[in-house]
Amino acid sequence: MVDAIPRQNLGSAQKLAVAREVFADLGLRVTRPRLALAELLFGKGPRHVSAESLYDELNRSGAPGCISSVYRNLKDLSSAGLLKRVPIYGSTAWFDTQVDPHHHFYAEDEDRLMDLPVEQVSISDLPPPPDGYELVSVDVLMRVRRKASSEAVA
Amino acid sequence: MVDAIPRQNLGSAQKLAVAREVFADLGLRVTRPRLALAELLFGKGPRHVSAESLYDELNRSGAPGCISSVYRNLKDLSSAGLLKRVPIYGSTAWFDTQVDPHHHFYAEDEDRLMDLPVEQVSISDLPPPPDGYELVSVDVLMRVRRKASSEAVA
DNA sequence: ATGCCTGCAAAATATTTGCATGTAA
DNA sequence: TTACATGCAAATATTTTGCAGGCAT
Repeated sequence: MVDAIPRQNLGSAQKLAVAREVFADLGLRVTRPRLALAELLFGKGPRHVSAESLYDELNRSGAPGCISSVYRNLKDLSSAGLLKRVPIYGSTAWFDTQVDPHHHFYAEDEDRLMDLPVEQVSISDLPPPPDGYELVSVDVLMRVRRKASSEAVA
Repeated sequence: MVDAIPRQNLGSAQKLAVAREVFADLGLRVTRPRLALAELLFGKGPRHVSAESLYDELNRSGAPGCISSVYRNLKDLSSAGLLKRVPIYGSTAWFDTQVDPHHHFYAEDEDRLMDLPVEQVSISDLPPPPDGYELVSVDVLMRVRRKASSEAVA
């Protein structure tokens, strides 16, 4: 049973190992491109990727895969709970391989996303979701900007 | 001086009144399309809009304005601090007329954004921004999903 | 062998930009 | 009058989709 596996808290290596199973559980075939993506995504610790960045990386690694396939698989893996979209302001979708609650700094000017350990943020008194809705996740985004003066100090 | 005005906490009416001044302060001309947009944005209390939704509204109201102008002005008003982009997962940019700290529910399936009064959320122990960065804002996004069972209970 | 997946290209969506003309200052 | 903003259309950027052939099962 897919639901018996608490994927939310798996480590990267475990996720990679679990990828085959997840693919199978979802009725998705364990193809070479999918395993190549899983390797890049879950083989080196938590990270965030866009379709574009992942595709570039895939190319550089010599692995097979086209951009549309990357899009399709990012979507599939998100549905499967192995990836989570990061809420940001820009027009490009970013995905996080770390799906358990944690948050981000976002430097808008640079379109740069930085991880923020969840232990460093405490949220209390969250209201209940609107009627008929259930909570999926809580994301905190700390929007930051380069200090104008930080390097310019004489 | 632009910076002397605490725009973060202006009411809608004030913002509308201030719009001319802001335009002028920014070296932007106070044009009819801009005032029409300001009216829609700040004339009826806090709201969130996308370029598309705002453009439709503008059309319906009979006011002048083309879609590219709407995009340009949303960007300008955001830079001016009168609007704030809402961090969401989708591919369409949403702007909030309420720029002071407050948060959102987001029903991803429906691409629906719901306001969440800031008083209902307490965040503590926020870490300092990375070195060389300053905090611009903190956004909390509570991602929600329609309960499968809520209506299906026999 | 069968059907899902991939790769390619075209389509769809979202946003930006170039340029001639209109208009605020 | 002068320069900036608008409006239109074309260009970009991002993501999705259709379809023929390849590959996992």
